[in-house]
Formats: sequence, C-alpha cells, structure tokens
Amino acid sequence: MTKPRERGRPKGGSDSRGRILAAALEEFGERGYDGATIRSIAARAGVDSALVHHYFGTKADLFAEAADLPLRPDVVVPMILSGPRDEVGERIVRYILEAFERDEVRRRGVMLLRTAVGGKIGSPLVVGFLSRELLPRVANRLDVPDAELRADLVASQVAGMLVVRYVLRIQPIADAPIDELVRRVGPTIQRYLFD
Amino acid sequence: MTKPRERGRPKGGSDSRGRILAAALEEFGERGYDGATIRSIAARAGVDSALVHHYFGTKADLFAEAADLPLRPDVVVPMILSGPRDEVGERIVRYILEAFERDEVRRRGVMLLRTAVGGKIGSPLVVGFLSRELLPRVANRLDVPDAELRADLVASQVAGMLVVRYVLRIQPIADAPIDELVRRVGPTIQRYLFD
DNA sequence: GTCTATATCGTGATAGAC
DNA sequence: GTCTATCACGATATAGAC
Repeated sequence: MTKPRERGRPKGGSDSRGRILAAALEEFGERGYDGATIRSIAARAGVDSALVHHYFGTKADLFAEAADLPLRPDVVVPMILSGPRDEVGERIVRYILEAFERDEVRRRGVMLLRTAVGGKIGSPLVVGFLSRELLPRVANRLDVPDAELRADLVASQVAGMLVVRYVLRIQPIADAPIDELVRRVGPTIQRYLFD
Repeated sequence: MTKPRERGRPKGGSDSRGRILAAALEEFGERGYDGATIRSIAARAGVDSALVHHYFGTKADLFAEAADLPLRPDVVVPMILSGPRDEVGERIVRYILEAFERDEVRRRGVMLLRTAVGGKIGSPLVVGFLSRELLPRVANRLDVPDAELRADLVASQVAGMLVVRYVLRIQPIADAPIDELVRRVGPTIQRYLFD
C-alpha cells in the first residue's frame, strides 16, 4: 500500500501529509467513520480542509489509507500458532495486548473497532477482513473439529476485551496490567481452541 | 420513563407514534445514532419527518425514548445470580441469548451496542449504564476478591459474543444454536466469576 | 393530527488564486 | 504547497396551513 507519492520527499515540505494522516487516525478512532469530518481532521492537523482532498482524494480514500493495520495476518498468525501448544491462548492475548499498547496500533485498532461495530462503511470493511483474511487463516491451522466456530469464539472474546478496555475504557479492566489479563483470559482462548 | 402523553390514546389516531418508535428502533439499530436520520425514520414509519419532531422533540429525545431496554438489571441480576452456583455461567449466557432471540430485545440491544462502540452520544449513555447500574450490581453479589475485574471480564465476553453474533453477524457463530454457545461460553463466565 | 414550506447549518468536494 | 471562495446537498428543526 505504499503510495508512489512518498518517493523523493516533498522539497520544502512541512510534512502536512503526515500530520493529516495522523489526525485522520485520531479522528476516525474517536468518532468513527461517519462522525469524523474532513474539516475536523484538517483542523486537528492544522491545515485547510481542501488540502486533505488534495493529498488523499475522497474521504473513503483517506480512510482506506489510514486504516491498513501494521499487522500482517499472514505472517503473524503462523508465528503465534506455532510454538508450545498449551500456551497458545496466553501468547495470543499477550501479543494483542502488547501490540495495542503501542500508540499507532491502538489508534488504528480502536478506529477499526469503532467503525466495524458502529456504522455502515466500516462494517463490510472490517467484517470482510476478519472473515476472509484472519479467521480462516486461524481455522486452517487448527487440527480440531469445528475449527471455524472456535475461531469465532476466540474473536468474540478478543474483540470484547479490546472494546471494553480500549474503546469504552471501563474500569478496572481498562487499567489492569497485561500480565493479569493474560492470566485470566489466556485460558479462555486455550479452551475455545482445543477443548 | 412513561410519557404522560400515553394517557387516553389519541382519539381517531392511526398509531403513528408507535410506528415512529418502531421505525426509530430499527433505524438506530441498523445505522447507529449518527447514521440514522429523522427523515429515514419518518420514511420507514410512513409519515412526515416533521411529525417525528412533533411527537418526540429532538433526535436525542427520540433516541432516549427508544433506547430504554425492557431488562431491569435490579430484578434480573439477583434472579440469575441466585440458584446453583456452579451453573451461574451457563445461566447467564442462556438468559442473554434467549433474550436476544426476542425481536424487540435484539433490536434495542443491537442499537445500544452500535451506539456504545460507534459514536459520541451513545458512549457515555451506555458506558454510564454499564458501569453505574449493571456491573456494580453484579460485583456486589460476588463474595470473591477482585469482584469488579471479574464483572468486567464477564462483560467483555458477553459483549464480544453479542457483537460478533448479532451485530457483525459473522458465520458460523451467528447461526449457532443457543445450546452450543451455552456449552462453550458458559464455562468461561463461570471461570471469570469464581476461579 | 398531519404535512408543506422554509430557515439554518454543516457536510464533502471543486476551482482557482497566490 | 497552501488556502480562499464557493457549490450542491442533506441534515435538524421550526412555523404555520389545512
């Protein structure tokens, strides 16, 4: 998804493009696809709204550019699912939580959760990603019956945990240490996968 | 929240008020608070958009009126948490799933999930309900350490299950029989509550 | 009770000046 | 590269006719 535009960094540029992208990430994350406006994104980036269109075209284009997670499922899934089988559940929970502690991942993740659950455009976008890219990849590597249902159950617990912790920010789970959540939620994932 | 308006049913009325309320439920459920429009609600109810304002005032008023769930937490929570302790997890999952099979509950529930995760207005509304009404009530009846965190974990799994099954409608979990989900998810809730 | 007409605002998007 | 000016559109909301 690297745009050819990146080549040869704009001459006297003040990196407006980058700031717009960061602002879009935050706005989409806080307000969802529909709630975020080109104007609010431009204002947050400290530029004019027309400049947003100039760089990224339509609002949907901007979303697509801001949305692609820095998590490649085709490399991450095999990495996590290999290794000691009886710790897979904990590894999944820990990997995701540690990823979400990184600013840029959490922003993108929250944004995707919001738009997936909250609105018209996000729904096919994220649901398509989940059910065509991620979940089948997980199910394929499980040599157990009902692999698809198990993958769905894992997704349900992971999604619920992320929503309550990072989107709704309900206490005390919002500030619980990662180790504690790994200890509590890891066995759940383990059970869904292999019991 | 029963409006005094209900008294003495409009004389030659054609029940537009009721149809508007039903339409609002569906529109909010399908598109979220921001996505639903007064016009779309009016169109679905087969009336003029001005009539919606006439009956319910602002859009937020209409939402508030449509949103109040027919599930009283102060009566439901004690009912479920009493009874055999080692089946509490399964009872919770079964009760919620069976409730969501009823049309009017599922509509309101999906609407609340959407707006809670997806947008500005819903978030304080639903988060406030959860963290001031429902979760403390659950935590209060648990005689275990970390009761609040346990209640949060239960909420995370329940919310995730509802989102994946009823909002995103990802297969196969979307069409899985209730008994199967009770069997798989019940023990998770049980573990979160008492282990 | 119901709808027409309209006021007002904020949105996405474009053209073009500097 | 960046912004001013503007357009077309659809939104909420109100006033008032019937």
